[in-house]
Amino acid sequence: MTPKLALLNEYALVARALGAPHRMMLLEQLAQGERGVEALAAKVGVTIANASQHLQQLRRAGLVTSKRAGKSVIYRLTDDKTLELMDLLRQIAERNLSVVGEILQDLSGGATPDPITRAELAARLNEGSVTLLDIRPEDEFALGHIPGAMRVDLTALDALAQRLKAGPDIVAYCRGPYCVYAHQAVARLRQLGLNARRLEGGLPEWRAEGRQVQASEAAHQAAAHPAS
Amino acid sequence: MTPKLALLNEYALVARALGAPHRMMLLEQLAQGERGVEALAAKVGVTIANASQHLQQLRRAGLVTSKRAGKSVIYRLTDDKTLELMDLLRQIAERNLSVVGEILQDLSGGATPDPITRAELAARLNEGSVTLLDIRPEDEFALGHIPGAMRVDLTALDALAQRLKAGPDIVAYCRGPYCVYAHQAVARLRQLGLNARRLEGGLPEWRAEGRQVQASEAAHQAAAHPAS
DNA sequence: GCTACATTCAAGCGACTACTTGAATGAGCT
DNA sequence: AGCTCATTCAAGTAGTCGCTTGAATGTAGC
Repeated sequence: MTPKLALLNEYALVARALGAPHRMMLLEQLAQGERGVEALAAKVGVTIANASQHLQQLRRAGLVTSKRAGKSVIYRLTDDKTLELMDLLRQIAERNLSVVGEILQDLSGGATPDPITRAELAARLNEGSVTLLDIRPEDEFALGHIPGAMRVDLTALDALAQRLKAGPDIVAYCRGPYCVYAHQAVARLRQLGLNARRLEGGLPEWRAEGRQVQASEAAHQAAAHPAS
Repeated sequence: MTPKLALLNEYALVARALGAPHRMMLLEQLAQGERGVEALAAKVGVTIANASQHLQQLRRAGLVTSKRAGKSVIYRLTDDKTLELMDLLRQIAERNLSVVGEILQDLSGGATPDPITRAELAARLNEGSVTLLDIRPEDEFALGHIPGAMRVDLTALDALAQRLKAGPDIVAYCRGPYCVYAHQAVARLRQLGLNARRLEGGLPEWRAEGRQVQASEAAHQAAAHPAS
């Protein structure tokens, strides 16, 4: 019976790697693109030493890999299976845990329409019948965003609302299913009387479908001196 | 930032539920069919109180549900997503963790051919060109098995090898991807010079594809007085 | 080689987890 | 009601986990 327990213990190791919120945040960040330890620590809001420990745990579980680039160590997701795993976890939690539904409703400030699909957004972008908002921080936007998207801080939304009111329908997105910025942005805009919807998923999902992603020139400033 | 952490904490709760080997075993058992606490505890090899605690944790995570049936409480998987999650975990572990590969190789006693797919097995069962072996314990076999399968204990394999040698190729299966009986059976049979392969997945996967499953009459003895 | 910098290691603390034991609940039977 | 049985609760213990702090490693530039 020992070999079976040893085997299951390895599977459980992978599961436990996803068992801490901070590690989930790290994975969410890595889904945006590869990064060094310091940048990840800052984004997630933990100390560098702590982030390093979490990342090593993720690496032991095979969810991320690392490589040296000069003085830094760059971490990245091992493969798309990691994303699948996170998404499946979220689906189960949303379907089976009532608490999750409540939190999401609070974030969205009550009733919200279904999110728009990526295919629908692509079509409406083509015909120019939507304004697309990217609610992520500037550096993440710079690393890659959906072509035609306009970057807005959550705090700057109100100031922009006037101008948006004149334009077409609004679609907002952020990092992915775990990210709450888009939820909050849509909630605020609808509160102000605008017709806003959320994009299903986020940038990683858009990219995973092979759709086009645009990177700013500014990426070189933000991405802490890339290898080249 | 608090609502986001609360949300991720719920997702992490689901992940943590899969973070202990014994809970994985419980889920593997439940993938065979619904069962009461006592039966599960016996199968997994833990005390009843301990099994009860584990099951409650799985229920809090939304992976299983329970219902009363007379004096017993019957647990079952909430839906197929739970199976998907376990399978994804296994795939990542097998692909990215070298330890897992080593353990599986040890169990299989070195080189083994690729497992046979369910579609291929179905076809070959139709033309009668395989002997299908079910390596699970008797009660699980009784609750449901692939039509045409012959139940064999791992310990009784050697005694049967003579007769099997005269027949067609052999395919062995057990509970599913986590189950090691089929690995061991195939290893033993190949060691004895027989042409044996493993079925991909196990009974739950076969059933999930909508394929036929046969239950013995004896199920009523084994299944600890079903509700009816 | 020396210095600066990014990351990792090592030790220590409080909180949580898995398991055990013994008592409490709750449903059926007589 | 009283009894029996399956399950759950409650308390205690050993071990693990997440986080902090300060020192150690390894790489790049002078």
